[in-house]
Amino acid sequence: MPKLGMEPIRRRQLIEATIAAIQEGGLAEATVSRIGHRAGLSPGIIHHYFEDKDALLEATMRALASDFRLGIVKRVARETAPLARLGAVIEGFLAPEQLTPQTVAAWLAFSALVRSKPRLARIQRVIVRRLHSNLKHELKRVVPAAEAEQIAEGLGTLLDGLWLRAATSPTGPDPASAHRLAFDYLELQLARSRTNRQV
Amino acid sequence: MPKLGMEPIRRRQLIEATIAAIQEGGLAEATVSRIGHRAGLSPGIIHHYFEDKDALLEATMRALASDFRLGIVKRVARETAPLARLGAVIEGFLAPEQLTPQTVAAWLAFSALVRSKPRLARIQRVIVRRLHSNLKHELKRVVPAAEAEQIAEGLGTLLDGLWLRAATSPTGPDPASAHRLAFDYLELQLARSRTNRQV
Amino acid sequence: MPKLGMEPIRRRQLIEATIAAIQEGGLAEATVSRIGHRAGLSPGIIHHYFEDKDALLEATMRALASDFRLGIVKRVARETAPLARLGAVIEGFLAPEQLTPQTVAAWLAFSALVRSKPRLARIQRVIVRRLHSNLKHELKRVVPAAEAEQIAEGLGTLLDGLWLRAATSPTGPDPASAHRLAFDYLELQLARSRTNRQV
Amino acid sequence: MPKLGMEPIRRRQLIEATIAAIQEGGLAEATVSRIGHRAGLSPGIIHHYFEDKDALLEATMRALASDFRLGIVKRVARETAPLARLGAVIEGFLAPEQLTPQTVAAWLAFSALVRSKPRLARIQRVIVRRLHSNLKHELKRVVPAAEAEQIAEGLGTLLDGLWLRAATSPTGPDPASAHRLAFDYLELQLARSRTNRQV
DNA sequence: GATGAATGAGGGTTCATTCAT
DNA sequence: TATGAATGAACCCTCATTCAT
Repeated sequence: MPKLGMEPIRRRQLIEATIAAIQEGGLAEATVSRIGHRAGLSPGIIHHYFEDKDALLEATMRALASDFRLGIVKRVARETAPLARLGAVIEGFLAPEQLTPQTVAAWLAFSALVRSKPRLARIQRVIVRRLHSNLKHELKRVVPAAEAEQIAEGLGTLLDGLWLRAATSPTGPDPASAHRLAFDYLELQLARSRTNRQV
Repeated sequence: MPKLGMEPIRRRQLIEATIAAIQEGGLAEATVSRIGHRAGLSPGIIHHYFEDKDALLEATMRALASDFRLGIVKRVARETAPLARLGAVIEGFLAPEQLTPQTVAAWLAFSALVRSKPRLARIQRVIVRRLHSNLKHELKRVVPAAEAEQIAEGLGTLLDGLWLRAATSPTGPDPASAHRLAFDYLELQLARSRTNRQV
Repeated sequence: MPKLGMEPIRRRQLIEATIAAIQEGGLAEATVSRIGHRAGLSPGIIHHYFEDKDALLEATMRALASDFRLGIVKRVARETAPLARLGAVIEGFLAPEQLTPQTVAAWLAFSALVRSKPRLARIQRVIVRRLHSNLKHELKRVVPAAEAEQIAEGLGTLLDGLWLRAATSPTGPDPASAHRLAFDYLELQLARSRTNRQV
Repeated sequence: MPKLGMEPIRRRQLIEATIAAIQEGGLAEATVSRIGHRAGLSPGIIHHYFEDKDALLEATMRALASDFRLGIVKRVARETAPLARLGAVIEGFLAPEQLTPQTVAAWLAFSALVRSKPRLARIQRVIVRRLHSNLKHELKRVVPAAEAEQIAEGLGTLLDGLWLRAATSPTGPDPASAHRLAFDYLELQLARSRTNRQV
């Protein structure tokens, strides 16, 4: 009998090699050959575990999305107070272990690819929507629904901007200042909301 | 008898064909051949006007950056009051003629490329820096320097987020709601600044 | 504890899977992997029972030739009269169970391969020669040797033509009309031979 | 301006290189690379003149069919008497310049391919049908229609058999004996037809 | 005996680039 | 100035074959 149970191991190896390869030279140089080499395997093996190169890219994007989501979910689960949970979403989004150069580079590359690959677009849409509904859900517990919707949109957009800057900054991500900016925005919005209601 | 003055015309044609090609199929399908065809020219022509494909891409990114900058500068020049000029920067950034699907797709593709092409990185860095200094310069005329710095960073980040969402949204850019979000942020920040100073 | 007596069973399984695979997609798509799958076995198994793919192909062609020959021999053995035995050769050659789409497709594929594979050429040569000597042997009992030689050649060629048409016809083999054509040829030749001798 | 009018020249070169490559090593070794090399060109050029390798193969089969047909048509055109024209068809079919080892090997390879490539099947069907209608047309001028149909079928089949033997014979085609066999068949059939009518 | 993981050569194809015209 | 023929490297992918289990 051959080595059994290699599939999940190899798939994960190849996905991680893909992310690393993208970070090193961009999507254009993340060739099947180089990904295989980086995983310590031969080029041909990729088609043993993935139907296509496209399938590998899709699995990679899905893994990125899933890891990212998990990082947030775990933090949120530790809190109970609405505001603390809201903060956990932001902190999870901007946590240094989420914004690694590799992750951020790969995700940016996929974002550009999304326009021409509908299957990737779906993955991206799902994750954006989930972030929005997370934010909105927690906000609704502290502000009226209409405002929650608006604040969630603004905050989500700001987080996207922070992420984009992390991705394209030559010095890499700066979690501390990102953190400050996001919380400042949240506080401003909440303060105004309170004022409105007091009047 | 060589036709005189063709160079700038051809260069512009090719740059525009490049942008269009990127929008249609992503950077991966923006081949020299397709770009030439789209410009109504032969594949070989590119190397008459550009040293190689990278040079064409660089020129394209530079053109995008320059057009973008011009769109803002023109609006700002029409205003004199600091707040109006600030608004003009935001409006220029988010103006529908700036956020065309073509422009936005091309710029996103270049953003992903930037990590592996230092020459493109420089172009991007310049434009980000200019936006920041524009915002800061106008803000300094209405709020103290320290606050101006922070507000400029926040506003710049939010604009980036709005742009990114425009670039990756399946329904395309939504200038109206982007506009509202940006101005709301600006007003909140300015209001707080005023409050601080009144105390 | 090795299973005993598996070898002939497995070899036959693989040979039949090869024939089926060739019929389905031509020789080009009859890969080791697909043949194994069709036999309900793994891709690697082929090299347990055959030295390499060429050996499997050779065994397959040999099996086809042998089955084909057996089909004729059995029919001939049932007859004693020279003419009846001659008819049995023809009938055996054109019998529906010989001209199955699978058989015919595989044999045609091998015929094309023969030019570049000397070992296959030998197998083919043997079977053609045997058919010829079968026909000639029976003919010699009813016509003079010189005529037997010529008629055997003509009849053999006609049978080849019938077989080729069966192999390449889009509607598949038509044994009935093939049968008629072959016997008509034989009768014409025998009639002339009789006439010659009467003079 | 580049070299003009190369297309028909190159296409013919590549088609002939394809035929030669098939003869040398069979279809399996007639790779794009080897075909290109044999034509004194680079591998990439094939896709300049043909969409696909399949398109090249199709063009090659079409060229073989067309050359073959032309060889017959020219001979027939020189004759006026029905029997002479009939003889010209046979002679054209079996002419040494038609039955070259290259031609015959390539056509056999295509015949095997036909089962899995519908587009090639069409080409083959057309040429078989044309031969049949040629034979029938001339025969109708010397024998009744019903007999013409049958004789044409028999003669066509015999010619196919002769061709197949030429293709698979280790010593190559033997036009002289092929010629004799075919004319003998024709004469036998015509003689019988005459006898029938005299009765 | 049998598996399927793994290899690496070679397949068809695409593409940036060069060059004669 | 502009063409498109031509190149050759590199891409993704398939495949016969090997091998640890």
